[in-house]
Amino acid sequence: MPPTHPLNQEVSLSVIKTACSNCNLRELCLPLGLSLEELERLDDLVSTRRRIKRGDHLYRAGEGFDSIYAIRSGFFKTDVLLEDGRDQVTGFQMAGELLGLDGISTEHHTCNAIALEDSEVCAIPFSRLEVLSREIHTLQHHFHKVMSREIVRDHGVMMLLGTMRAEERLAAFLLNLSQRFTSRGFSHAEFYLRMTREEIGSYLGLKLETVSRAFSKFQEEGHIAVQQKHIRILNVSGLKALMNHQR
Amino acid sequence: MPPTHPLNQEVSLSVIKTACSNCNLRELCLPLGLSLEELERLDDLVSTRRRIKRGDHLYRAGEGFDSIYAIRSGFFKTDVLLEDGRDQVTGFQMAGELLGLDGISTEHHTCNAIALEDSEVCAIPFSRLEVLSREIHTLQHHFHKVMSREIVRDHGVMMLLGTMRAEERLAAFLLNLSQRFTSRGFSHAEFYLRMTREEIGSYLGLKLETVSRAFSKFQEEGHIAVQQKHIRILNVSGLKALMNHQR
DNA sequence: GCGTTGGCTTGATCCATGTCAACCACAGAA
DNA sequence: TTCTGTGGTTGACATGGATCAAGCCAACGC
Repeated sequence: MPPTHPLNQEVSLSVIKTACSNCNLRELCLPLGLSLEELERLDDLVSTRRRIKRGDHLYRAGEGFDSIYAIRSGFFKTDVLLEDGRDQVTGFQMAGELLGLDGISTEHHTCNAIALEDSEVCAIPFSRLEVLSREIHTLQHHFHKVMSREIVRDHGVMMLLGTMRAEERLAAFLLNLSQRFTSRGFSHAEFYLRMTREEIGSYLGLKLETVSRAFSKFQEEGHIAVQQKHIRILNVSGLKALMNHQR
Repeated sequence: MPPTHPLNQEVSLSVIKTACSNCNLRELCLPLGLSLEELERLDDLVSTRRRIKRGDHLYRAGEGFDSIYAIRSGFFKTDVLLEDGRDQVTGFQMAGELLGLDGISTEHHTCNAIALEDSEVCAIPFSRLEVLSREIHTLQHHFHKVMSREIVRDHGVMMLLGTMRAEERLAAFLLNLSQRFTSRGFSHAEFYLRMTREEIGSYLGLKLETVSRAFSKFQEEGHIAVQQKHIRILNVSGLKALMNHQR
């Protein structure tokens, strides 16, 4: 690298930090097995970053859609509102995951995306992603896989909501979180929940009291240790076994 | 058209009948606003048809994935099986809709697709669809919209399973079916259900007895007339009103 | 320190839906 | 025609989770 003026160097560093090619989430997010030249073109596409404060919306249902978002850091929930005021959390998203795929279909977002902690996302203009994915085949295929994975995930949630009882649902939820934290290099056994009991309940189709009781029961039975939002998983196979207590 | 030998003519007719360009479902399915030349290329892609008998599988969970399927005629359900034997119907699909999108993610199907009546589908080899959609932009965009629509639809089902009570679920289900029949040119008010009460229940997260009771209640209240699988909707707004009876 | 607030826990009670069981209706086979 | 099987309906009863209500805990501002 040629010597640079200190200020220039700082600017160039910050640019590097923003780039996909240098992002430690690149395996979870869009790019995968690209050539250097292709990575550069991707960096160019994903150049806009946005910071979202805890509690703020990344987008709202009804707003026009033009970008999908890759979460660089932080934690989000998405929820859908019915006219009568009822709402349901449709998912929790963490670093390395994508947000906004629902907006492609109508060109309007169909749910709200809300940060559960201070977060940072990369905006990916969708029409430009389509252009680029025509040229980079692996990008195209990877994107199709990501969309398909979302459909499969939703089927899993439908299964959970349609056939599982309260404790099974919570066990499945905890195991899923644990697995996702693990694949991001965090502890699989110890983590902080970013969402309230009410949000968990909404996601699982339960009332917050039921969620709370299930947490207490799991603790009594020695499967987990709960202290507010701090969770330690003591017995993974115990939790897995719980998932077969069908009615 | 040049004069042909009778046998040739018959062959040529059957080819025409198979083609996308001549399929009366073309607005619902993949192609949309394509040039003649583009339509021909699509016809070439979607050349394999398969007949599936009532009760037979189009594909099974775990099988390798290589094609998605456009339903040309008939009616399907998809379901997911848990190891412990529980299963859940994840959707009902009718003519003009696509099947198999879940398989893209892992290159294996993740659910079973079963014909609820004698049906006919067009197989669309996925890798060739990807090639063609790189070249035909409207095809690419339409396909992305279709996948996204599937995600939005699943969110709707999650909402239904997570926040609605039994009668609301069934009302939503009937209204959805009615709307889909309508958009295919069938009566919005009168149709035959292709699935059993048990399958409806599985889809809605209810037991078949609950579904049956809800049908009876709707009939008592004059919203519908039920005779086995034959349904007449007498009062659409009544059903819609039912959907706001939250707890 | 103290009070306030939001989130969490726990208990008592209720009710929607599941469960179990009997019976009915239609379709297809004999 | 009767027989048989599958799917549908209906009733009586059981129960998981919702609801209502009280109190607890930790964080934060004063």
